[in-house]
This record gives sequence, structure tokens and C-alpha cells, in this order.
Amino acid sequence: MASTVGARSAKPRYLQIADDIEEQIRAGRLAPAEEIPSETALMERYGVSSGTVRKAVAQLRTTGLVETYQGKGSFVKSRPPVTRKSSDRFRRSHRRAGKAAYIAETEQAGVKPTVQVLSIGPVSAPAEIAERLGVDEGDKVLARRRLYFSDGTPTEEATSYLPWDVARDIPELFEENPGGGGIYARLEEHGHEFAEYTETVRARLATKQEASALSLSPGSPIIHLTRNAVTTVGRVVEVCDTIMAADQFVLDYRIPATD
Amino acid sequence: MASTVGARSAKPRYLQIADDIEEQIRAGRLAPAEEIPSETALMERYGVSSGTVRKAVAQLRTTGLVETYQGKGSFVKSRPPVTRKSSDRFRRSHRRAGKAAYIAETEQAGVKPTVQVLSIGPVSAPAEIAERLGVDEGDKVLARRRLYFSDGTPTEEATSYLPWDVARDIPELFEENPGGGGIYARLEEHGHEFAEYTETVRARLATKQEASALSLSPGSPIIHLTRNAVTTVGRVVEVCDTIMAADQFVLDYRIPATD
DNA sequence: TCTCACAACTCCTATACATGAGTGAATGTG
DNA sequence: CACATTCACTCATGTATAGGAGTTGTGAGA
Repeated sequence: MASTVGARSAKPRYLQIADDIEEQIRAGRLAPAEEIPSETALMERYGVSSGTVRKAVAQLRTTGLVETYQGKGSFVKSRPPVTRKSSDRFRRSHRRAGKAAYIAETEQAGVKPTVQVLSIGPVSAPAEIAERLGVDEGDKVLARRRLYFSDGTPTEEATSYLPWDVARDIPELFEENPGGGGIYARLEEHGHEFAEYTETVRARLATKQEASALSLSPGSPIIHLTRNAVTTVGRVVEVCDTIMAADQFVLDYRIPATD
Repeated sequence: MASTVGARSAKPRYLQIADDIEEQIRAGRLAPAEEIPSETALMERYGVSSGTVRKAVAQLRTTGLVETYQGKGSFVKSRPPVTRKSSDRFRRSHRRAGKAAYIAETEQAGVKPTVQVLSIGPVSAPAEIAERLGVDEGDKVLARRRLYFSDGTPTEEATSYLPWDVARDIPELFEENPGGGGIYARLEEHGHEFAEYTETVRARLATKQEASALSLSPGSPIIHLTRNAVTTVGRVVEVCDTIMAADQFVLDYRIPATD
């Protein structure tokens, strides 16, 4: 026989096959972005029926090792470079250099960042956002939705929410490009001096909408980051809600030791 | 017909069925820990074959909505309460109150925390750990592996690594219970005063080992947290590597606005 | 009463087959 | 040459069927 899977074992056949292919991927015999043998080829190769092969490939999909496209085939997933989001990306010095936070963080990862503004305009505040902003649920707030790309592939979808009475007075916030240093620079110019940011990190599987927005395969994990920007008077003037493809980001935080 | 799934639509039948059951779960008509109808029952109910029903249930499994046990049935997963890990859990005041970090953080979630020590002893440092500790890969370091439970279910596996020359002098670090305030209290008692902690957050799918250690279903997302504890002389005297079930934790961080 | 074997139920693996739908290249036609 | 058609390939959905394996209750026998 051309190939013997893991000899005899208690494991079901489809897992043996999945393990065998996984091993080939990890050993580099199947390179990233390379096509793995078609279902019919695998059926012959392992001498099993189509159903079994399909279950094996499905297993690899849920492990996140391959992606399959109908009509084309299954391909070894290539791991995109990770970009680090360090907690000092909000330094004013970055803003004074004219850089918005996302530029400061991605340019050091060696990838070309791009932004696409999806929408800017008033929306009624969702519950969690309203609570964070200290307004009532359903109140009018400004939402800025945008999609970030690294080297052309979408990696991150972010929505900033601002209380209407804050946003109203700052015309740049309604522009696609809010100007050098991003919206945080504009907010500080208008007297909202930031004291701190608080970030909430969650991880979960992408919903259908999120998966399609970030062109992920279903079942991909995402990082859900929600940030409050708090001014020196203790007011939250912006909440930023971000969905990130989990395999493309690493978050770094510094926690000073205090009493 | 007893039940009409979403009428006609482009969606495949098995997804319609999965959506229908999901809707029943979300609406509370199928309560947590309750058994969902058996495969044969669902076959009759929706008038489809076993394969289709099985795919529908598989879909619900990957979504994390149900768990199925061979020979018993499928059950709606009861979501354990999330525990927040806020960045002030390392305050010395908590330690002085005799509380280790994990106690301080879980007891406010209303769940009963338990710890099981898996192993304590010298190991040779893995690459990433060695780099963080500033020692050579393979050097002898002390590893403390432990498994945390919330209300009896495992949620978190953590391994602390300490340079051997630091650990050697502190006998309590080799005990299962290092005493009030945890190992950080012992380290500070021995002259290692902490200046800051740096945490690195990643999210990904659980490996087979991680899934079984935390008794997660395969394909579950996890949060991978790695923390350096840095002393006032700039030395990293501990690295803590933690795997958490993603659906049970929320991480909170405060980032002071600086220049 | 207790124990053990069995039946009846659950889900799991695997086969074989039919049909549908997306992709891409070769081919033919204007 | 440009364009549409065809065809061979891919995976996706769904049926029907068979046997295996884990779980649980029940009933016969000691």
C-alpha cells in the first residue's frame, strides 16, 4: 500500500487521516498556500470512502489548519504576520508625530496598513456602549465604523462611538480622514484631555457577520477589544469597539506595580 | 407538518435545522443542561435522514451551544459565569490581606475557586520562557504547574517559571501552598520588589492537549496569557504562562495616558 | 435483596450513492 | 481576436444503510 496511516489503533480512521495530513503540514511537506490532494485522490490514497475523507478534512478545518473552497480545493492556511498592539500606542508623542494609533502599531510589523471607512454618522447607542459612555440606551451618538487591512487582507473592524454633544462641536470627526494624529488628537485639541484608557479583552468564535467582514473561515477565533477613553474630568468621550482576527494580533500590556 | 423550518431558502437544510434549534435555545425553550431531542426524534421531526441531523448537531457543537455524549445524548451547554481579570489584581494590598491573585479575582465573580497543583519542580526552560527570563534555552528553572477550577469545572491552567538561582533560596516556592499572598508575596519578602508586570495576550483555538486539560470540546477558543514579573532592578523573576477557556474570562486593563 | 445479563436506547463510524453547484480551462464560433 | 459554450474537475448536500460502542433501566435468578 502506498501509505499506511498510524497502523492499527483505537482512533477512528478519519482522525488517523487527519493526523497524517496534519503531520505532513507541520513537517513542511505540504507548504502554506499549497493545495492538499483532492477528496477523490485522498479516497484512493487511503482506501476509504468519500464520507470519511470529508470528515478528515473537516477536522483539519476546525483545527484551523486548512481552508477549503468549493470547486477549487483545500489549501494549507498561511499564517499572516502578527502585529503587536502594545499599550503605549496611545502616547501623545505618537499623535504629535501626526500618527494615528493604528499607523504607529502596524508600521513596525512590516506590513502595509490601509483603512477603509465603512460609515460615519449618528446611530442610536447599543446597550453596552451607552453604559460605557454614560448615556441612555438608544441615545444619539456618533459612530465611525472602519475596516483595517494589512497588506490588503482585512484584519480588524473598529467602531468608535462618541457622545453626540462631544462630536457635534468637532467637524473633523465627521470626515473620513480626521487629520493628523487621528480623532484622539482632535478631541484633545477641543479640551478633552485624556487621563487613561481602559481596555476590555474578550475572545470567542467569530459570528457569521464578523467572519464575512474579515473574510475568515467560519469557526475562526476573534479578539473582541472594547476601549474607553477617559478624560481628566472622568468622562468617557469615546468607546472603541474592535473585532480582530485572533491569529493576526498579539496584545501587550504594562501593569505598574502599585499598592 | 408539525414543524416548518425556515420555509424555503438558499440555506442548506442542516443549517436551517441548526438555526431552528439554536433559536429554541436562545429563546429558553430548551433550558441549559437540558437534553435536546435525540437524533431519531429530530429525524422524524424535520423529516430528514440521520446524516443531515448529525450535521446540524455538529454545527451546534462547533458553535459551542451544545455538548454531546455518546450513549447519552446532546445537552444544552450551561455557560459558566465569566470572571473578570482586572489589572489591579496584583496590588500589594491584596497580598497583604493574604490573598493570592486568583482568589482576589474569582471571589468577586461569585464562584468557588479551587486549585490543583499539577507539578512543582525543575524543568529545562522552553525557548520563549528562557528569553523572557533572560536565561539560556534549556537552563534549569523552577516550574509550578497548576489547574484552576471555578465551581468544580477547570477553567485555567497556569505555569509559573522562575530562574533557578531565585527559586533556590525560597523553600516555600517548592511547597504546594506557598503561603498567604502567594508566590509574589514570598518573592517580595526575599528582596525582589516588583516594579511592573507585562502581559501578552493571544487568542487561538485549543490544541488537543489544552482542550482535554480544560475539558473543552475541540475547536474551542482559548486565551493565552503570558506575564513577566519585573523587579525594580529590571530583572524578570517570574514568567507565568496561562491558558484560559475563552468563554469564561474577560480581561480588563488600565492604560494611563502618558506622553 | 442483591447481582448480573440483556434489551433498548443513545451517539459514532463508515460505506455507497445521487445530485447540485462553483471553478477554470479548452474549445468553438462570430 | 473576443466571447460564449462546454466539459472536466473540484467540494457540498443529502439519502439510505450497516454495524459498533457507550449508557441506562429492567427483569430473571441467586
